[in-house]
Amino acid sequence: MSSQKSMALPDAAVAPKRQRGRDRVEAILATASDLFSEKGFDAVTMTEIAQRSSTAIGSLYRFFPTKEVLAGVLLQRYGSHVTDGLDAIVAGAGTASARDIAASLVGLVRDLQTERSVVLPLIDVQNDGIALRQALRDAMRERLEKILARGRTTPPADGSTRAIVLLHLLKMAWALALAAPSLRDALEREVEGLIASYLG
Amino acid sequence: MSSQKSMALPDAAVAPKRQRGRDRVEAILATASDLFSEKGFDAVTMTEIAQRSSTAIGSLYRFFPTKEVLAGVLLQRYGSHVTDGLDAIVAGAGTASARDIAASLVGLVRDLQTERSVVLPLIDVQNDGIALRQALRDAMRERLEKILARGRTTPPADGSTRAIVLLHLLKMAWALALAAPSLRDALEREVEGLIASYLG
Amino acid sequence: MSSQKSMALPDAAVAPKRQRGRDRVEAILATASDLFSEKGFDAVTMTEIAQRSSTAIGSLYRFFPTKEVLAGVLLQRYGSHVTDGLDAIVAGAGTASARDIAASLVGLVRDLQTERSVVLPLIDVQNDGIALRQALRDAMRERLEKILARGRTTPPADGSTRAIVLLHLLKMAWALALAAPSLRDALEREVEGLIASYLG
Amino acid sequence: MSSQKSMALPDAAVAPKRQRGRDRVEAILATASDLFSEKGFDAVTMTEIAQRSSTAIGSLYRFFPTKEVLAGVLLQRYGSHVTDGLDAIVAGAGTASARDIAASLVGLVRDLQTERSVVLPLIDVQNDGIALRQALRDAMRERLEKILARGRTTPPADGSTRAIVLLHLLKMAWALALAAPSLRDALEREVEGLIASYLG
DNA sequence: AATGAATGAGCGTTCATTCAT
DNA sequence: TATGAATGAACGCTCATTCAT
Repeated sequence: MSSQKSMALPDAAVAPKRQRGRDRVEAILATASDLFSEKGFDAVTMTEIAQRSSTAIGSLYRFFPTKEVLAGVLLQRYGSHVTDGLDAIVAGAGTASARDIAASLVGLVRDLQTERSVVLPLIDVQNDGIALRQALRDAMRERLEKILARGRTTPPADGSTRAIVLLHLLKMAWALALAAPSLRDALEREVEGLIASYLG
Repeated sequence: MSSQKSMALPDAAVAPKRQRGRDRVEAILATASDLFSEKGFDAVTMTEIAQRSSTAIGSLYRFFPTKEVLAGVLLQRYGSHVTDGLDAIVAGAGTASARDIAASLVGLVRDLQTERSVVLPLIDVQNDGIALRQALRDAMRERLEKILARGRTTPPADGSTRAIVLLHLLKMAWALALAAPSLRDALEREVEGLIASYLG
Repeated sequence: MSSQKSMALPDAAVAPKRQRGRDRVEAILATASDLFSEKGFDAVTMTEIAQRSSTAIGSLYRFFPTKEVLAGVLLQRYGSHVTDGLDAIVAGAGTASARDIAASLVGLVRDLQTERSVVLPLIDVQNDGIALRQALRDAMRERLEKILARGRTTPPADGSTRAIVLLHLLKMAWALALAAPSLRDALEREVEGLIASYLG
Repeated sequence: MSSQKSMALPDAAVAPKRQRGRDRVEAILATASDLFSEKGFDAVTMTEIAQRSSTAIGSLYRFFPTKEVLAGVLLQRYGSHVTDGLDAIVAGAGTASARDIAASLVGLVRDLQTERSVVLPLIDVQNDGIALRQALRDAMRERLEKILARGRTTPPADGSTRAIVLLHLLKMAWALALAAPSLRDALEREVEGLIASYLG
């Protein structure tokens, strides 16, 4: 593969060294984030990303040598948004009610969307390479388990199963927020209640 | 598209008139169902469907003039599985407990999977044309609303919102059952509880 | 790689099942053979092969899923031309003079060119995969060693080194024949003499 | 091509006027020479040359407006290495034996390789423009003819044909030296003998 | 009616070269 | 002058769909 050409060039994003390039990169990331969020990883084309961000295809590839890498960078960049957000919720989980925690979780999802943190939609794209996705998934699961185990002396045996379900609930919250702008708030409230009851 | 040629010829599947053709069609549908279920609509190739069902590509297109139509036929054919299943649940909903209904819903999803009824994974493939998807979505929503409104004299104002959430919960059940064979049962139980609490 | 799509589809040439396809394949192989011979493997594009053989690019790829495979098929198809030719020369080598053998070798190269057997130009294209090239190289080396050892009871210690040189002489004969049509015959005679002296 | 812009600006390398620039140019030439020698003209990218010589791509193009020109400069610069070397051999050819001359020729090839004089690999890159290649080829041919004609009052009629073959033998010597480090010396000795016999 | 060959737009990606700071 | 960003034609390849036998 890429090693044929040059072992020295890592299959990683190239950092721009000038302001112009940094702007480009931001524009690309924002566009890609939106598109991935709208249509999913596979359905988005590099050409589309280039066009929507007014970037020449060659420039896009200068900074992001593959579509995979582009997704990886988004994951890397926004990964901490999720984990930090979850950490904060974990921190307050001891004293908070199920309702409060649910509100925080849904609020987190809403914030992620405002910040274009596409983590949730990209997290289980199946692509070879890059252990990042798994790492992020694990990191989220770990926090969610803690949230589920809050206040208990012994964590429940089915903690990991429940964390998976909870993760899916967060993805559901994301999807619902995107789908129907008019119903958005009502749906959000519903999911919040749902999550609260799951945490209870 | 195909409308370019002739408005008169509908983009619909051609019904085979002989036994041989009927078998072919069955094989194709079964294969397509499996593949769509495994990898999603977009990731499946017509060639792949042809090969896995030992059908010549030309024959495949004879019966199903586009990939869209193929999905549509699956939706149409298996749509009634879902609606019928939901109808049955609606019928018993008056006297059943939330737990029972939840069990029935999850059981329905499980059954759909064994019958290769790909309805859930295909229901929101975004493709132009074909109002079928919307119709099916509406049909499901309607039943789910009834389930949510069971036993009440006036249906709750937020019934439609709640039905959307419930529909997503069913999709979630489908996804979880596919994802982790080892955890399958445990996850199923979790979702069941979740749904029960949402119905309660 | 290709395994992502389907393990069942081997990365090998697909055999056409109809006459039309068989003709296509012949046309493609002939064109590819000419082009590889003229400009070398790397410099030839699949588009070029398609155009020169009046084949749609999709059709080209139907029969030859990669450029590599196309070269491989040529090697496979024409490989025996070389080895058979060399075998014949080996068979007569016991009684023949160095001059005669040289004449035969150069004649073989000429024949290969008339038959468009691109073996010589393709034999050391460096591509991952496909042990065919190595096998062919070994097969040729083996025959050439026998030719060099003809009439001797014990093969010379440097037989393999000399075989390499002899192989390069054959490649040289090929190149010279292509390069200068006007000098072709004279050059051929020269190389023949050169090879004869190397065999002496 | 570049001629599209301005006929006035020759497609020639720009000579740097400061020490820093001269060093840059040296680094570029050395790197390019190595790469061309390793992988051949076509397989080497300008970006690669820039990176391996720690030069910005823009700077590379400042000194060498096209890849062609870069090869041309190498040819020009190292052309004299070959011709001078051949001249020296021509000078001594009158009294030297075929063996000695062969040894000198092979020695010259070896020296060229240590000096990174990529002349031989680049000499018949087929690119439009630049008569330099032809000139160099002619210059070499001329010297080789003299070597072949040494000691004779009338040059043989087939002198030019033989010179072509001899030139190919030198290229062969170059290729063999690169190919198999372990066999290098043995192969060199073989070619030397071969050339000697061709000169005899 | 059944089959497999033909088609071509489009995809992800590369690379020589030019532009702007 | 030096640098790195910008450009876009071209490449190898895929795939939904149509054609011809």
